[in-house]
Amino acid sequence: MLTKSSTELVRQRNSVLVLSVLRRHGALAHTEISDFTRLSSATISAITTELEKAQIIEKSEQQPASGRGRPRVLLRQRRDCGYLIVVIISSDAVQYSLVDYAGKLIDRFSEERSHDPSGAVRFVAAVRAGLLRILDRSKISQEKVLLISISSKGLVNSTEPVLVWSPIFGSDQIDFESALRPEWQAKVILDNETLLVAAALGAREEMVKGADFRSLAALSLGHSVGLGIVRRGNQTGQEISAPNFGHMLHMANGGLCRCGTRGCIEAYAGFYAILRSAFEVPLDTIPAKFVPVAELDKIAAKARQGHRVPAFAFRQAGLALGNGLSRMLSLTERMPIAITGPGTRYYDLLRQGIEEGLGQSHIVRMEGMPEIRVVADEQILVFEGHLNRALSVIDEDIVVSGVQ
Amino acid sequence: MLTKSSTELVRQRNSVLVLSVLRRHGALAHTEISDFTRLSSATISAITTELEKAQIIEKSEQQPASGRGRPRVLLRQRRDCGYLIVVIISSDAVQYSLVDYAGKLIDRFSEERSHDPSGAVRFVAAVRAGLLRILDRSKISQEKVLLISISSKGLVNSTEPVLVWSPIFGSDQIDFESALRPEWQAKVILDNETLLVAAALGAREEMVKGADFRSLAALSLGHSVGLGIVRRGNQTGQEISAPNFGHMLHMANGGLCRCGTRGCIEAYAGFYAILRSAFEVPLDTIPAKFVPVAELDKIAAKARQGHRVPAFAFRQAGLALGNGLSRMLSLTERMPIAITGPGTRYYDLLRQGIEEGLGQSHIVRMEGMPEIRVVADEQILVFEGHLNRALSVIDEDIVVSGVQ
DNA sequence: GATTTTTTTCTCGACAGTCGAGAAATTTAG
DNA sequence: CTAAATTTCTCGACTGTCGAGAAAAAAATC
Repeated sequence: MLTKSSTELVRQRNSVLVLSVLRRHGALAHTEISDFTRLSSATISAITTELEKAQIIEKSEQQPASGRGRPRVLLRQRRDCGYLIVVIISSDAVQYSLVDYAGKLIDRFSEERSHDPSGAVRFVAAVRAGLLRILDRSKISQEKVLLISISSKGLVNSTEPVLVWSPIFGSDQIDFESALRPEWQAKVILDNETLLVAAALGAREEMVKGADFRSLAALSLGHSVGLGIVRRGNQTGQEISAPNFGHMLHMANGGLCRCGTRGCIEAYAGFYAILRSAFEVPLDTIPAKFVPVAELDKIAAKARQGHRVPAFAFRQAGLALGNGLSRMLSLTERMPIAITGPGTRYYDLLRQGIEEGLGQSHIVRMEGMPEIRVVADEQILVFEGHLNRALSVIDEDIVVSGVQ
Repeated sequence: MLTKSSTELVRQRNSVLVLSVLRRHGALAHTEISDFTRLSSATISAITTELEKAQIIEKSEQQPASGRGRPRVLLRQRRDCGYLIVVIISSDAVQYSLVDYAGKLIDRFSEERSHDPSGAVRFVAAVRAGLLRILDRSKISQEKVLLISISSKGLVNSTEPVLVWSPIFGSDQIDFESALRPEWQAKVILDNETLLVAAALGAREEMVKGADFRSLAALSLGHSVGLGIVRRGNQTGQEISAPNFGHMLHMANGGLCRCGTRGCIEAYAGFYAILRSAFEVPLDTIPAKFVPVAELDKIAAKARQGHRVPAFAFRQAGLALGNGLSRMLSLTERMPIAITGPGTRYYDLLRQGIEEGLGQSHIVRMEGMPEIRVVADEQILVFEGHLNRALSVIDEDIVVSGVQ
């Protein structure tokens, strides 16, 4: 549905545009902002003085003039304009990071997670305590925290910060909005972890390729299997989604998955699944909840030595991933695939299966094999994705609500 | 990538908005346009006088005043402002329709298609002749044709009017842009047929539910299998896509498909595939190119009488569709599914398989069975989708280029 | 038949935004 | 000390939207 436009909307959008180039390129002078945004110098003056009055940006210290002419006055975000807390939930720990408005990390710590399966309620309490702790350590006033950005593996509601399904809590939904609302007036957003990886990789690609960038998928391999897709929208920036890839159907009536369904991709390609087939346990046995990575390393070593059964287990995993990816490509478009997560250390064993699985589909036969690259540092990408997303959300909120 | 906004952009968008409500609701008075668009009366005056000067809309004849007060002056599109040619390519014919700017059908005819498989070049020549013929019959000047909107089954390039893969021509690509450019200066767009069905259904839904409408998938069953997905974008209207669903992998190393790959959904659910399994022909035999519907009707009759083998053929088809739909839902979100096309006449036989196939996935077990409805009149929906899309493209082009 | 009421359309002035041009500021080069 | 170079700021012109009220035109009322 189309909606009306007005001149104020123009100002809002251009203000957000100015903030976004400031974010992308760091402190900039008047002229540079004008160059990047293609807005006239007069407009930049109007917008920046407004933002300065609203205490969102500031003129930086006079730096030694380099070159002749009137020295530049650099503009940058005011660090103390607002703060962001990033919460990264992983299978064995929760990491809290406090970040200022300029994206600089101020404080960070991790807390172990108890693997109490009945602990959705206790877990929420732990997160609340963790948030209060990082706030307390920093001596920042609570109102200054504008956004809490949370990520987890699993399935996330697309409009509200509700964890719909997760590897640990299953269908015990967690609504972070209502859990944090009494204590915090900050906005709360929740994203799938692999979606953030995809977003970060997409942003990097766009830096390099510019308008040539079209789309990209990130596949995260570990105890569970995650997928994030980022695509350039028709006009409005990037569009990202995190499908329920790990639990997409690989094979009807196939192996039993942790989720209770049969034949999920994860039931072939998750760490526990690889372990299960390597030990030739029947595929309908209830799988182990957690698998020490050392255990899997042993199997991988055997496979690399040429033992047939463990090699077959990795191959089966690769096939499931390849088939699944081919289905994803059938439903979207040809795009490069970046593989991340702890499972990348077994990529040598998975590769053949993945490629064979991809090759079994019409789309790959027709358009050719998609580019596959292995990307380490999943943790860094997750954090980078958090910052990209969260800070631009903050920019928008500040302009819409703050500058009158 | 964000881009700058300006006051002229505001006018453009609001002009398009005015044209779009005029399109949706027919001839409207000044006041009504103001109500629908939420623009002030003064703005409506400014915009409509501009559009009237540009000969895009006109004041309608004074209608007998109904009620007191100053009588309304209805505004409507000028029919002769521009024309649209709709070309619907189906497996056995090509239908040409000439439509005026108000969406009224002026002329229509169909031409049989030769089933010459080597005939991609000949086919393009036939389309060019068909276009000239409908133009000639109408005595409209060629410059007045602003848009040629083409649809076909198969896979379409998302940015250019290139048919990448089709059931009839296979991978012999057809680039309609370059084929028509010398003769026509009209814009050329090409869409997958089922995408248009989805777009039309989505528009209907949006009429009823308004902002509540989220998303919808259209599944077209026939000689081939098509899928169209329509989803409400974050702001900018609807987002539609036509994935390569018929040739998504159903089962690795499965039955041989017309496309040459093994295990496509179509190799189980296309008409030829149902015929093949009903006659217990091995699944690796090269399938018949075309199957008379009467033949399939016979098989359906036997299945309804309780014969096991033909019933099993339909059940297998349903399973393939259900599994495929469940995969699509895993990659997107829960959405209603509308089934169209000639295959709907066998829905009673397919239904159980579809539901079982859906039920085998995690997503359906968790979120429940999606709503499935059967929608007849595929032809009407295709045409409706053409009009929806094409006329709004014309509106936009006219405003961007025409009104200075 | 004249006047009032009602409804719709049009017009005017106020206000918000962007832009180009040129003035002002400020440093380096000569 | 002056001229050149470079950046920032300011002013007037232009385009856009909006609210209020004038103008138009028909029905209702006296």
